[in-house]
Amino acid sequence: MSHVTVDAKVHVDRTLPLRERKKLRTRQALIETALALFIEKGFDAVTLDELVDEVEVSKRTFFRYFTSKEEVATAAETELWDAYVETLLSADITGNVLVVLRAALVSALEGMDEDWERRFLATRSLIGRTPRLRDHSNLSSLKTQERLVDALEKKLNVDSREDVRIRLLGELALGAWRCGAKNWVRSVRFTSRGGRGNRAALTRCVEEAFDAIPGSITLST
Amino acid sequence: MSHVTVDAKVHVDRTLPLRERKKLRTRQALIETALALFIEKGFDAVTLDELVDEVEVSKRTFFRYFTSKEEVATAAETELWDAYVETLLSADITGNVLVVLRAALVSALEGMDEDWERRFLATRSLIGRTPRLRDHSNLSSLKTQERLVDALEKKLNVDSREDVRIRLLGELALGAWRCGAKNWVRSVRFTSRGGRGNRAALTRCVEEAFDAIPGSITLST
DNA sequence: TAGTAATCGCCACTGAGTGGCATATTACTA
DNA sequence: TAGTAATATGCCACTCAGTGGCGATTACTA
Repeated sequence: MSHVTVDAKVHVDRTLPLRERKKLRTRQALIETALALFIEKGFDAVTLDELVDEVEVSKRTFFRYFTSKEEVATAAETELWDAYVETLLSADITGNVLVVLRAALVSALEGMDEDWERRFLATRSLIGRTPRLRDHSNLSSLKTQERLVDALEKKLNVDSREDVRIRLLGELALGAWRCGAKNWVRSVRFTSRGGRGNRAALTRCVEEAFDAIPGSITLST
Repeated sequence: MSHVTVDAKVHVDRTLPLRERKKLRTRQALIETALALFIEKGFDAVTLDELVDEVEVSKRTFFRYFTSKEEVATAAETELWDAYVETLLSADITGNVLVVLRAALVSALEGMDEDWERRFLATRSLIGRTPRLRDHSNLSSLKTQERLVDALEKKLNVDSREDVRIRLLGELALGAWRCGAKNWVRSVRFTSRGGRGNRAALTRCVEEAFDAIPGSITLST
Protein backbone atom coordinates (compact mmCIF):
# COMPACT_ATOMS: atom_id res chain seq x y z
CA MET A 1 0.00 0.00 0.00
CA SER A 2 1.56 3.26 1.06
CA HIS A 3 4.97 1.78 1.65
CA VAL A 4 7.17 4.64 0.71
CA THR A 5 10.56 3.64 2.07
CA VAL A 6 13.07 6.19 0.90
CA ASP A 7 16.73 5.33 1.15
CA ALA A 8 18.27 8.08 3.19
CA LYS A 9 21.93 7.16 2.80
CA VAL A 10 22.43 8.89 -0.50
CA HIS A 11 24.82 11.52 -1.69
CA VAL A 12 26.13 13.00 1.50
CA ASP A 13 29.49 14.68 1.56
CA ARG A 14 31.89 12.34 3.36
CA THR A 15 34.13 15.14 4.56
CA LEU A 16 31.39 16.71 6.63
CA PRO A 17 31.32 16.10 10.38
CA LEU A 18 29.09 13.23 11.39
CA ARG A 19 26.50 15.48 12.98
CA GLU A 20 26.14 17.52 9.83
CA ARG A 21 25.89 14.41 7.69
CA LYS A 22 23.09 13.09 9.85
CA LYS A 23 21.23 16.36 9.66
CA LEU A 24 21.52 16.37 5.89
CA ARG A 25 20.23 12.82 5.74
CA THR A 26 17.28 13.59 7.97
CA ARG A 27 16.46 16.60 5.86
CA GLN A 28 16.71 14.64 2.65
CA ALA A 29 14.65 11.78 4.06
CA LEU A 30 11.94 14.20 5.12
CA ILE A 31 11.82 15.86 1.72
CA GLU A 32 11.88 12.65 -0.31
CA THR A 33 9.31 10.89 1.81
CA ALA A 34 7.11 13.96 1.88
CA LEU A 35 7.16 14.31 -1.89
CA ALA A 36 6.42 10.61 -2.34
CA LEU A 37 3.55 10.64 0.13
CA PHE A 38 2.09 13.92 -1.11
CA ILE A 39 2.16 12.79 -4.71
CA GLU A 40 0.69 9.42 -3.85
CA LYS A 41 -2.15 10.57 -1.60
CA GLY A 42 -2.39 14.32 -2.07
CA PHE A 43 -0.94 17.05 0.12
CA ASP A 44 -4.04 17.53 2.24
CA ALA A 45 -4.64 13.83 2.75
CA VAL A 46 -1.26 13.30 4.37
CA THR A 47 -0.87 14.30 8.00
CA LEU A 48 2.42 15.32 9.51
CA ASP A 49 2.15 12.48 11.99
CA GLU A 50 2.02 10.12 9.05
CA LEU A 51 5.08 11.61 7.41
CA VAL A 52 7.02 11.84 10.62
CA ASP A 53 6.16 8.27 11.46
CA GLU A 54 7.40 7.06 8.09
CA VAL A 55 10.74 8.82 8.48
CA GLU A 56 10.98 7.72 12.11
CA VAL A 57 11.46 11.20 13.44
CA SER A 58 9.43 13.05 16.03
CA LYS A 59 7.08 15.82 14.96
CA ARG A 60 9.08 18.16 17.14
CA THR A 61 12.15 17.39 15.09
CA PHE A 62 10.30 18.00 11.86
CA PHE A 63 9.69 21.58 12.92
CA ARG A 64 13.35 22.04 13.63
CA TYR A 65 14.00 21.38 9.93
CA PHE A 66 10.98 23.04 8.34
CA THR A 67 8.82 25.90 9.44
CA SER A 68 5.60 24.41 8.08
CA LYS A 69 4.07 21.49 6.26
CA GLU A 70 4.15 23.57 3.08
CA GLU A 71 7.87 24.21 3.38
CA VAL A 72 8.88 20.58 3.08
CA ALA A 73 6.83 20.27 -0.09
CA THR A 74 8.32 23.36 -1.69
CA ALA A 75 11.90 22.99 -0.49
CA ALA A 76 13.16 22.82 -4.06
CA GLU A 77 11.67 26.20 -4.84
CA THR A 78 13.25 27.68 -1.75
CA GLU A 79 16.60 26.39 -2.95
CA LEU A 80 16.08 28.10 -6.28
CA TRP A 81 15.29 31.42 -4.64
CA ASP A 82 18.32 31.14 -2.40
CA ALA A 83 20.42 30.49 -5.46
CA TYR A 84 18.83 33.43 -7.25
CA VAL A 85 19.63 35.87 -4.47
CA GLU A 86 23.10 34.43 -4.16
CA THR A 87 23.70 34.77 -7.88
CA LEU A 88 22.58 38.37 -7.85
CA LEU A 89 24.76 39.20 -4.87
CA SER A 90 27.84 37.87 -6.60
CA ALA A 91 27.11 39.50 -9.93
CA ASP A 92 28.31 42.89 -10.93
CA ILE A 93 25.45 45.09 -11.88
CA THR A 94 26.27 47.05 -14.94
CA GLY A 95 23.97 48.18 -17.68
CA ASN A 96 20.22 47.64 -17.63
CA VAL A 97 19.17 46.36 -14.23
CA LEU A 98 16.18 44.38 -15.44
CA VAL A 99 18.46 42.57 -17.85
CA VAL A 100 20.78 41.75 -14.98
CA LEU A 101 17.89 40.46 -12.88
CA ARG A 102 16.76 38.34 -15.77
CA ALA A 103 20.20 36.96 -16.45
CA ALA A 104 20.71 36.12 -12.78
CA LEU A 105 17.42 34.24 -12.68
CA VAL A 106 18.22 32.22 -15.77
CA SER A 107 21.71 31.60 -14.51
CA ALA A 108 20.48 30.39 -11.12
CA LEU A 109 17.95 28.15 -12.81
CA GLU A 110 20.57 26.62 -15.06
CA GLY A 111 22.97 26.21 -12.18
CA MET A 112 20.74 23.80 -10.28
CA ASP A 113 21.69 20.14 -10.49
CA GLU A 114 19.81 17.15 -11.88
CA ASP A 115 18.53 16.01 -8.52
CA TRP A 116 17.09 19.44 -7.85
CA GLU A 117 15.23 19.29 -11.14
CA ARG A 118 13.60 16.02 -10.19
CA ARG A 119 12.41 17.40 -6.87
CA PHE A 120 11.43 20.71 -8.41
CA LEU A 121 9.19 19.00 -10.96
CA ALA A 122 7.53 17.03 -8.20
CA THR A 123 7.04 20.21 -6.20
CA ARG A 124 5.54 22.09 -9.12
CA SER A 125 3.25 19.20 -9.83
CA LEU A 126 2.00 19.37 -6.25
CA ILE A 127 1.63 23.13 -6.45
CA GLY A 128 -0.46 22.69 -9.55
CA ARG A 129 -3.02 20.59 -7.77
CA THR A 130 -2.92 22.06 -4.26
CA PRO A 131 -4.31 25.55 -3.56
CA ARG A 132 -2.52 25.83 -0.24
CA LEU A 133 0.81 25.09 -1.90
CA ARG A 134 0.05 27.50 -4.67
CA ASP A 135 -0.46 30.22 -2.08
CA HIS A 136 2.71 29.28 -0.30
CA SER A 137 4.67 29.29 -3.52
CA ASN A 138 3.33 32.67 -4.50
CA LEU A 139 4.21 34.10 -1.12
CA SER A 140 7.73 32.78 -1.51
CA SER A 141 8.09 34.59 -4.79
CA LEU A 142 6.89 37.81 -3.17
CA LYS A 143 9.41 37.38 -0.40
CA THR A 144 12.10 36.75 -2.94
CA GLN A 145 11.23 40.10 -4.49
CA GLU A 146 12.03 41.77 -1.20
CA ARG A 147 15.33 39.98 -0.97
CA LEU A 148 16.20 41.07 -4.48
CA VAL A 149 15.34 44.65 -3.59
CA ASP A 150 17.54 44.46 -0.51
CA ALA A 151 20.36 43.08 -2.61
CA LEU A 152 19.97 45.82 -5.20
CA GLU A 153 19.90 48.48 -2.52
CA LYS A 154 23.20 47.27 -1.14
CA LYS A 155 24.92 46.80 -4.45
CA LEU A 156 23.71 49.99 -6.06
CA ASN A 157 23.83 51.92 -2.82
CA VAL A 158 20.35 53.32 -3.34
CA ASP A 159 17.21 53.50 -1.20
CA SER A 160 14.14 51.73 -2.54
CA ARG A 161 11.99 54.10 -0.52
CA GLU A 162 13.30 57.04 -2.46
CA ASP A 163 13.40 55.35 -5.81
CA VAL A 164 10.25 53.31 -6.43
CA ARG A 165 11.84 51.82 -9.52
CA ILE A 166 13.97 49.45 -7.44
CA ARG A 167 10.90 47.86 -5.92
CA LEU A 168 9.16 47.78 -9.27
CA LEU A 169 12.06 45.85 -10.68
CA GLY A 170 11.50 43.21 -8.05
CA GLU A 171 7.86 43.03 -9.08
CA LEU A 172 8.82 42.78 -12.73
CA ALA A 173 11.41 40.04 -12.30
CA LEU A 174 9.28 37.78 -10.16
CA GLY A 175 6.17 38.79 -12.05
CA ALA A 176 7.76 37.52 -15.23
CA TRP A 177 8.64 34.34 -13.38
CA ARG A 178 5.07 33.84 -12.23
CA CYS A 179 3.72 34.43 -15.74
CA GLY A 180 6.33 32.19 -17.29
CA ALA A 181 5.71 29.43 -14.78
CA LYS A 182 1.99 29.59 -15.44
CA ASN A 183 2.45 29.26 -19.16
CA TRP A 184 4.95 26.49 -18.63
CA VAL A 185 2.44 24.44 -16.68
CA ARG A 186 -0.05 24.25 -19.48
CA SER A 187 2.65 23.35 -22.00
CA VAL A 188 3.94 20.42 -19.99
CA ARG A 189 2.21 17.21 -19.09
CA PHE A 190 3.42 15.99 -15.72
CA THR A 191 3.56 12.32 -16.59
CA SER A 192 5.58 9.82 -14.60
CA ARG A 193 8.01 9.43 -17.49
CA GLY A 194 10.32 12.27 -16.58
CA GLY A 195 10.27 14.35 -19.72
CA ARG A 196 13.59 15.79 -20.77
CA GLY A 197 13.79 19.45 -21.52
CA ASN A 198 11.36 20.50 -18.84
CA ARG A 199 13.73 22.97 -17.36
CA ALA A 200 14.67 24.35 -20.74
CA ALA A 201 10.98 24.81 -21.51
CA LEU A 202 10.50 26.66 -18.25
CA THR A 203 13.44 28.90 -18.99
CA ARG A 204 11.97 29.62 -22.39
CA CYS A 205 8.59 30.55 -20.92
CA VAL A 206 10.18 32.84 -18.38
CA GLU A 207 12.33 34.49 -21.04
CA GLU A 208 9.27 34.99 -23.20
CA ALA A 209 7.58 36.73 -20.30
CA PHE A 210 10.55 39.03 -19.84
CA ASP A 211 10.51 39.75 -23.54
CA ALA A 212 6.85 40.68 -23.39
CA ILE A 213 7.23 43.25 -20.65
CA PRO A 214 7.79 46.32 -22.86
CA GLY A 215 4.96 45.26 -25.12
CA SER A 216 2.55 44.82 -22.24
CA ILE A 217 3.00 48.40 -21.15
CA THR A 218 2.12 49.76 -24.53
CA LEU A 219 -0.63 47.24 -25.27
CA SER A 220 -3.66 49.03 -26.68
CA THR A 221 -7.02 48.02 -28.04
CA MET B 1 -10.22 46.19 30.68
CA SER B 2 -10.89 44.79 27.25
CA HIS B 3 -14.47 45.93 27.15
CA VAL B 4 -14.95 46.54 23.50
CA THR B 5 -18.70 46.83 23.12
CA VAL B 6 -19.43 47.78 19.56
CA ASP B 7 -22.87 49.08 18.75
CA ALA B 8 -24.18 46.83 16.04
CA LYS B 9 -27.36 48.66 15.17
CA VAL B 10 -25.79 51.12 12.82
CA HIS B 11 -26.40 52.06 9.24
CA VAL B 12 -28.45 49.16 7.95
CA ASP B 13 -30.77 49.65 5.03
CA ARG B 14 -34.33 49.69 6.40
CA THR B 15 -35.84 48.40 3.20
CA LEU B 16 -33.97 45.11 3.40
CA PRO B 17 -35.80 42.03 4.71
CA LEU B 18 -35.23 41.45 8.40
CA ARG B 19 -33.10 38.39 7.81
CA GLU B 20 -30.73 40.29 5.55
CA ARG B 21 -30.54 43.16 7.99
CA LYS B 22 -29.57 40.81 10.77
CA LYS B 23 -26.90 39.23 8.65
CA LEU B 24 -25.46 42.62 7.80
CA ARG B 25 -25.44 43.57 11.47
CA THR B 26 -23.72 40.36 12.50
CA ARG B 27 -21.12 40.90 9.82
CA GLN B 28 -20.53 44.49 10.84
CA ALA B 29 -20.38 43.58 14.51
CA LEU B 30 -17.80 40.89 13.77
CA ILE B 31 -15.65 43.25 11.73
CA GLU B 32 -15.84 46.17 14.15
CA THR B 33 -15.21 44.08 17.22
CA ALA B 34 -12.41 42.22 15.51
CA LEU B 35 -10.67 45.43 14.48
CA ALA B 36 -11.06 46.87 17.98
CA LEU B 37 -9.74 43.74 19.67
CA PHE B 38 -6.90 43.19 17.21
CA ILE B 39 -5.74 46.76 17.51
CA GLU B 40 -5.99 46.71 21.27
CA LYS B 41 -4.24 43.41 21.94
CA GLY B 42 -2.62 42.41 18.66
CA PHE B 43 -3.91 40.03 16.04
CA ASP B 44 -2.11 36.97 17.37
CA ALA B 45 -3.05 37.61 20.96
CA VAL B 46 -6.77 37.50 20.25
CA THR B 47 -8.37 34.09 19.86
CA LEU B 48 -11.46 33.50 17.79
CA ASP B 49 -13.27 32.25 20.86
CA GLU B 50 -12.61 35.60 22.46
CA LEU B 51 -13.95 37.53 19.49
CA VAL B 52 -16.92 35.27 19.02
CA ASP B 53 -17.75 35.51 22.68
CA GLU B 54 -17.63 39.29 22.59
CA VAL B 55 -20.03 39.44 19.64
CA GLU B 56 -22.23 36.74 21.19
CA VAL B 57 -22.11 34.51 18.16
CA SER B 58 -20.96 30.92 17.90
CA LYS B 59 -17.62 30.10 16.31
CA ARG B 60 -19.52 28.03 13.79
CA THR B 61 -21.39 31.11 12.70
CA PHE B 62 -18.20 33.11 12.38
CA PHE B 63 -17.02 30.72 9.71
CA ARG B 64 -20.26 31.17 7.84
CA TYR B 65 -19.33 34.83 7.42
CA PHE B 66 -15.57 34.64 7.01
CA THR B 67 -13.32 31.97 5.65
CA SER B 68 -10.53 32.63 8.13
CA LYS B 69 -9.38 34.74 11.04
CA GLU B 70 -7.36 36.83 8.59
CA GLU B 71 -10.37 37.57 6.44
CA VAL B 72 -12.27 39.43 9.13
CA ALA B 73 -9.25 41.64 9.73
CA THR B 74 -8.78 42.45 6.06
CA ALA B 75 -12.42 42.71 5.02
CA ALA B 76 -11.95 46.31 3.93
CA GLU B 77 -9.24 45.30 1.49
CA THR B 78 -11.45 42.61 0.06
CA GLU B 79 -14.14 45.21 -0.51
CA LEU B 80 -11.65 47.35 -2.39
CA TRP B 81 -10.65 44.48 -4.65
CA ASP B 82 -14.27 43.62 -5.34
CA ALA B 83 -14.88 47.22 -6.27
CA TYR B 84 -11.78 47.24 -8.48
CA VAL B 85 -12.89 44.20 -10.45
CA GLU B 86 -16.40 45.57 -10.66
CA THR B 87 -15.14 48.90 -11.93
CA LEU B 88 -13.04 47.25 -14.58
CA LEU B 89 -15.91 45.06 -15.73
CA SER B 90 -18.15 48.06 -16.24
CA ALA B 91 -15.52 50.15 -17.98
CA ASP B 92 -14.97 50.23 -21.68
CA ILE B 93 -11.45 49.34 -22.53
CA THR B 94 -10.13 51.61 -25.20
CA GLY B 95 -6.63 52.83 -25.68
CA ASN B 96 -3.71 51.77 -23.53
CA VAL B 97 -4.75 48.89 -21.29
CA LEU B 98 -2.38 49.67 -18.45
CA VAL B 99 -3.79 53.17 -18.33
CA VAL B 100 -7.28 51.69 -18.10
CA LEU B 101 -6.23 49.36 -15.29
CA ARG B 102 -4.68 52.27 -13.47
CA ALA B 103 -7.71 54.49 -13.90
CA ALA B 104 -10.03 51.74 -12.70
CA LEU B 105 -7.94 51.23 -9.59
CA VAL B 106 -7.90 54.91 -8.74
CA SER B 107 -11.58 55.17 -9.51
CA ALA B 108 -12.44 52.23 -7.26
CA LEU B 109 -10.31 53.66 -4.50
CA GLU B 110 -11.99 57.03 -4.73
CA GLY B 111 -15.42 55.46 -4.88
CA MET B 112 -15.19 53.89 -1.43
CA ASP B 113 -17.07 55.69 1.34
CA GLU B 114 -15.85 57.33 4.53
CA ASP B 115 -16.66 54.36 6.72
CA TRP B 116 -14.65 52.11 4.47
CA GLU B 117 -11.67 54.41 4.79
CA ARG B 118 -11.80 54.22 8.57
CA ARG B 119 -11.83 50.44 8.50
CA PHE B 120 -9.23 50.29 5.75
CA LEU B 121 -6.80 52.38 7.76
CA ALA B 122 -7.29 50.11 10.75
CA THR B 123 -6.73 47.09 8.54
CA ARG B 124 -3.56 48.49 7.01
CA SER B 125 -2.29 49.38 10.44
CA LEU B 126 -2.77 45.77 11.50
CA ILE B 127 -1.16 44.50 8.34
CA GLY B 128 1.83 46.70 9.06
CA ARG B 129 2.48 45.01 12.36
CA THR B 130 1.33 41.44 11.69
CA PRO B 131 3.31 39.15 9.35
CA ARG B 132 0.42 36.75 8.94
CA LEU B 133 -1.85 39.55 7.82
CA ARG B 134 0.79 40.88 5.51
CA ASP B 135 0.96 37.50 3.84
CA HIS B 136 -2.79 37.29 3.58
CA SER B 137 -2.99 40.77 2.11
CA ASN B 138 -0.32 40.00 -0.45
CA LEU B 139 -2.10 36.82 -1.46
CA SER B 140 -5.29 38.78 -1.93
CA SER B 141 -3.53 41.14 -4.28
CA LEU B 142 -2.21 38.20 -6.28
CA LYS B 143 -5.69 36.74 -6.50
CA THR B 144 -7.00 40.09 -7.61
CA GLN B 145 -4.50 39.96 -10.45
CA GLU B 146 -6.07 36.76 -11.66
CA ARG B 147 -9.53 38.26 -11.50
CA LEU B 148 -8.33 41.24 -13.51
CA VAL B 149 -6.83 38.93 -16.09
CA ASP B 150 -10.10 37.01 -16.32
CA ALA B 151 -11.97 40.27 -16.76
CA LEU B 152 -9.60 41.43 -19.47
CA GLU B 153 -9.86 38.13 -21.27
CA LYS B 154 -13.61 38.42 -21.43
CA LYS B 155 -13.73 42.06 -22.39
CA LEU B 156 -10.96 41.93 -24.95
CA ASN B 157 -11.85 38.45 -26.09
CA VAL B 158 -8.27 37.27 -25.86
CA ASP B 159 -6.56 34.31 -24.25
CA SER B 160 -3.96 35.10 -21.59
CA ARG B 161 -2.29 31.80 -22.34
CA GLU B 162 -1.55 32.88 -25.86
CA ASP B 163 -0.72 36.45 -25.05
CA VAL B 164 1.52 36.69 -21.99
CA ARG B 165 1.07 40.44 -21.96
CA ILE B 166 -2.39 40.14 -20.43
CA ARG B 167 -1.03 38.37 -17.38
CA LEU B 168 1.87 40.77 -17.17
CA LEU B 169 -0.57 43.64 -17.04
CA GLY B 170 -2.13 42.07 -13.97
CA GLU B 171 1.30 41.85 -12.41
CA LEU B 172 2.04 45.44 -13.29
CA ALA B 173 -1.20 46.89 -11.95
CA LEU B 174 -1.12 45.12 -8.61
CA GLY B 175 2.66 45.39 -8.50
CA ALA B 176 2.31 49.14 -8.68
CA TRP B 177 -0.28 48.92 -5.92
CA ARG B 178 2.03 46.93 -3.68
CA CYS B 179 4.90 49.35 -4.27
CA GLY B 180 2.69 52.36 -3.74
CA ALA B 181 1.18 50.93 -0.58
CA LYS B 182 4.64 50.22 0.81
CA ASN B 183 5.82 53.73 0.19
CA TRP B 184 2.60 55.07 1.62
CA VAL B 185 3.14 53.27 4.90
CA ARG B 186 6.42 54.96 5.63
CA SER B 187 5.01 58.38 4.76
CA VAL B 188 2.09 58.07 7.15
CA ARG B 189 2.11 57.86 10.90
CA PHE B 190 -0.81 55.73 12.04
CA THR B 191 -1.69 57.83 15.05
CA SER B 192 -5.05 57.62 16.76
CA ARG B 193 -5.93 61.08 15.46
CA GLY B 194 -7.36 60.04 12.13
CA GLY B 195 -5.27 62.05 9.75
CA ARG B 196 -7.09 63.57 6.83
CA GLY B 197 -5.76 63.02 3.38
CA ASN B 198 -4.60 59.49 4.02
CA ARG B 199 -6.45 58.10 1.08
CA ALA B 200 -5.29 60.87 -1.17
CA ALA B 201 -1.73 60.18 -0.10
CA LEU B 202 -2.16 56.51 -0.90
CA THR B 203 -3.56 57.34 -4.31
CA ARG B 204 -0.60 59.57 -4.92
CA CYS B 205 1.88 56.87 -3.96
CA VAL B 206 0.18 54.35 -6.22
CA GLU B 207 0.10 56.79 -9.12
CA GLU B 208 3.77 57.51 -8.60
CA ALA B 209 4.46 53.80 -8.84
CA PHE B 210 2.52 53.57 -12.09
CA ASP B 211 4.43 56.55 -13.39
CA ALA B 212 7.72 54.92 -12.56
CA ILE B 213 7.03 51.71 -14.48
CA PRO B 214 8.53 52.73 -17.83
CA GLY B 215 11.56 54.18 -16.08
CA SER B 216 12.15 51.03 -14.09
CA ILE B 217 12.48 48.96 -17.22
CA THR B 218 15.16 51.15 -18.65
CA LEU B 219 16.95 51.77 -15.37
CA SER B 220 20.67 51.39 -15.85
CA THR B 221 23.76 51.84 -13.74
C1' DT C 1 -51.50 30.35 11.50
C1' DA C 2 -49.23 26.30 9.61
C1' DG C 3 -45.54 24.99 6.87
C1' DT C 4 -41.03 25.58 4.84
C1' DA C 5 -36.52 27.15 4.31
C1' DA C 6 -32.68 29.57 5.96
C1' DT C 7 -29.82 30.42 9.80
C1' DC C 8 -27.72 29.47 14.05
C1' DG C 9 -25.84 27.01 18.33
C1' DC C 10 -23.77 23.20 20.26
C1' DC C 11 -20.43 19.61 20.51
C1' DA C 12 -17.13 16.60 19.38
C1' DC C 13 -13.31 16.22 16.42
C1' DT C 14 -8.96 16.86 13.41
C1' DG C 15 -4.51 18.46 12.69
C1' DA C 16 -0.81 22.01 12.58
C1' DG C 17 2.26 24.08 15.39
C1' DT C 18 4.65 25.21 20.19
C1' DG C 19 6.91 25.06 24.97
C1' DG C 20 9.41 22.67 28.23
C1' DC C 21 12.29 19.39 29.86
C1' DA C 22 14.59 14.97 30.03
C1' DT C 23 17.58 12.11 27.24
C1' DA C 24 20.88 10.79 23.85
C1' DT C 25 24.44 11.70 20.66
C1' DT C 26 28.37 14.09 18.88
C1' DA C 27 32.29 17.03 19.54
C1' DC C 28 35.82 18.92 22.21
C1' DT C 29 39.56 18.70 25.80
C1' DA C 30 42.76 17.30 29.38
C1' DT D 1 40.65 7.59 26.76
C1' DA D 2 37.73 9.45 30.10
C1' DG D 3 35.13 13.21 31.06
C1' DT D 4 32.63 17.27 29.86
C1' DA D 5 30.38 20.68 27.08
C1' DA D 6 27.40 21.46 23.20
C1' DT D 7 23.88 20.18 20.37
C1' DA D 8 20.19 17.38 18.56
C1' DT D 9 16.28 14.58 19.52
C1' DG D 10 12.12 12.54 21.83
C1' DC D 11 8.20 12.93 24.49
C1' DC D 12 4.08 14.95 26.30
C1' DA D 13 0.79 18.03 27.13
C1' DC D 14 -1.17 21.99 25.25
C1' DT D 15 -3.31 25.87 22.21
C1' DC D 16 -6.01 27.19 18.67
C1' DA D 17 -7.96 27.47 13.85
C1' DG D 18 -11.10 25.28 11.25
C1' DT D 19 -14.84 21.43 10.08
C1' DG D 20 -18.93 18.11 10.15
C1' DG D 21 -23.22 16.88 11.79
C1' DC D 22 -27.56 17.68 13.71
C1' DG D 23 -31.13 19.58 16.37
C1' DA D 24 -33.23 24.04 17.57
C1' DT D 25 -34.60 28.96 16.18
C1' DT D 26 -36.04 32.33 13.44
C1' DA D 27 -37.83 34.60 9.44
C1' DC D 28 -40.48 34.32 5.13
C1' DT D 29 -44.84 32.54 2.63
C1' DA D 30 -49.39 30.78 1.53
